[in-house]
Amino acid sequence: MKFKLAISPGASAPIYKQIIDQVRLAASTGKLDSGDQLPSVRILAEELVVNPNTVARAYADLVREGVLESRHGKGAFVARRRKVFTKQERLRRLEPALQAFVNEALALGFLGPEIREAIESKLGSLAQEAPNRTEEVGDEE
Amino acid sequence: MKFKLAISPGASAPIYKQIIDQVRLAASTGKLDSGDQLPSVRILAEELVVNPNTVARAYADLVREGVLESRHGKGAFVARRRKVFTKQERLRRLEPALQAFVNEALALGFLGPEIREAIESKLGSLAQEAPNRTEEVGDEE
Amino acid sequence: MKFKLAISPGASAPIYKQIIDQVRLAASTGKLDSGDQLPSVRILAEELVVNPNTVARAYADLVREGVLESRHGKGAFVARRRKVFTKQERLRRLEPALQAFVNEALALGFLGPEIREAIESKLGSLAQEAPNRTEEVGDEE
Amino acid sequence: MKFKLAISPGASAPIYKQIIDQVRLAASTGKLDSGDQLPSVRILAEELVVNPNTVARAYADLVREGVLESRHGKGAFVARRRKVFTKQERLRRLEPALQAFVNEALALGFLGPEIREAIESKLGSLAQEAPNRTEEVGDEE
DNA sequence: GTGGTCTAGACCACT
DNA sequence: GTGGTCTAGACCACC
Repeated sequence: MKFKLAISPGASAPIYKQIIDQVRLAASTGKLDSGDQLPSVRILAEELVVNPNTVARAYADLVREGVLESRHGKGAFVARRRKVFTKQERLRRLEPALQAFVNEALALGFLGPEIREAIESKLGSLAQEAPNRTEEVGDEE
Repeated sequence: MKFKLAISPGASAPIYKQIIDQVRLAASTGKLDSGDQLPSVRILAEELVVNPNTVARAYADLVREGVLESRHGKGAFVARRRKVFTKQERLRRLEPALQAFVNEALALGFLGPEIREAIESKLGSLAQEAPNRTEEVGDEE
Repeated sequence: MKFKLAISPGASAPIYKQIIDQVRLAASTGKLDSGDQLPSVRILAEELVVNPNTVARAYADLVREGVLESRHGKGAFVARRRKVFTKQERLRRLEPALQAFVNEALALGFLGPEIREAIESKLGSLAQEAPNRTEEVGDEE
Repeated sequence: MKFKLAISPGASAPIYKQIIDQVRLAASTGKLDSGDQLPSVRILAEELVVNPNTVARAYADLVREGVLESRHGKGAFVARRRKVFTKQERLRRLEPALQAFVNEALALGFLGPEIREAIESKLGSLAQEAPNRTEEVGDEE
């Protein structure tokens, strides 16, 4: 297996969503390449110590989303990379998430410097985790 | 009424949360000032075409959070701003939104510097819209 | 089940508040430990002969307050203890109870020294019951 | 009028209860003596800027409780002092209020020293208010 | 099975 | 009139 999933059973995000996010992230940052095979539902469920239904649901969602392809009797594979957007298009698509995040931060009473601080802290923790988690890091700075 | 609430019944976020978020944001950005009265539970429920209990629940949550004060027989009012949660707790509550935003950004192929750039751009535009809050929100160093 | 809830349907305090107070007290005095599972909403509702919504509301409040964590599909659990509210906010929340107690004491003709004496006596008996809880807490902003 | 009531319209305690508590307190600490006349409902309502119904309800409760007597066409008067309890009896009667207060404090995460501190602060503020409040205004309807 | 959300309608407390 | 509490019963999301 090319990458390792880390789920937090106690987290607020549902497990199936954690799996989806991590697979999608790995696929879009190159940690997983087109055609790579994913562990089977049963195997991954065992590794993560979660219910197989939960993994199956995550895979199904990823297939519906176009990130994975499932080949009957073979397993689940990373789908061909989708088209790359222009920067402007990417920014446009990021906008709702950005607005939601900033709104939440403001509503919680955070101010500019604290927001930057939180972002840095999160980016920092990702940068730390990434190299240890895969041989191949597309990450830079 | 000083502001207008808009809910999307079909959205993924529950109605009561949509109300909470909008009131909280309005209160923390100055669209609503301390002491402002909110529409009564029944009135707002009628406007939004939802059950009064749903509005009441949202108001009750906002009272518990310290955003609103309710005066029995009088109505609900925006509370004086005060620090309710420890910084640690506010960070904890911001975490899901932060994670969601960064996930989305990375999934769209953004890297650290671009994420920072997007954040700065958003903070900058907010500072222009609400200059009265700028000494708190948009300040730089 | 590690502890027993008892509600008085005829009491002045609302049922959901009675539940909240008892769980909160049990959690803060060590009768319930971090990680302990609470009876399910439906089970507890049946035991107390109240509507499940009432129990659910109490649990939801306790989650918002940081006393419980709920894991979807699993149940409600006692959360790790953490500082949620600023000291200022905790004082604010204590004020009504403090005022009520002092009023009652003065109405019964107690004076300052006697009130202190009564408090000391009560604190002393608690220290004997739960000696493990007598030293923590800190402060924050 | 022998004493001055101070109500806080924004407080959590209902206004009628604030009136009750203060009159009861004044009567049991001697600020008001047996036979003293209280301001009429209308006058007091005007002074406190509250609804006359609210004052009337407070007076009615105090009469029911035995603290006041109402003489038709004359007004409300402080009733004869009720019997004095032994210290043990007074302590017994204080116990529920004491327990409730300490429980609330513990549930909010307060420890012994902080509880003492809160009590001292409250006693101190009462000591300050009391002497200034005894001046006699001597007007009557 | 678990908790989460919403509706409908009732009754109470406060002003 | 206002907000607060409770019941009954429905449907959904997660595991």
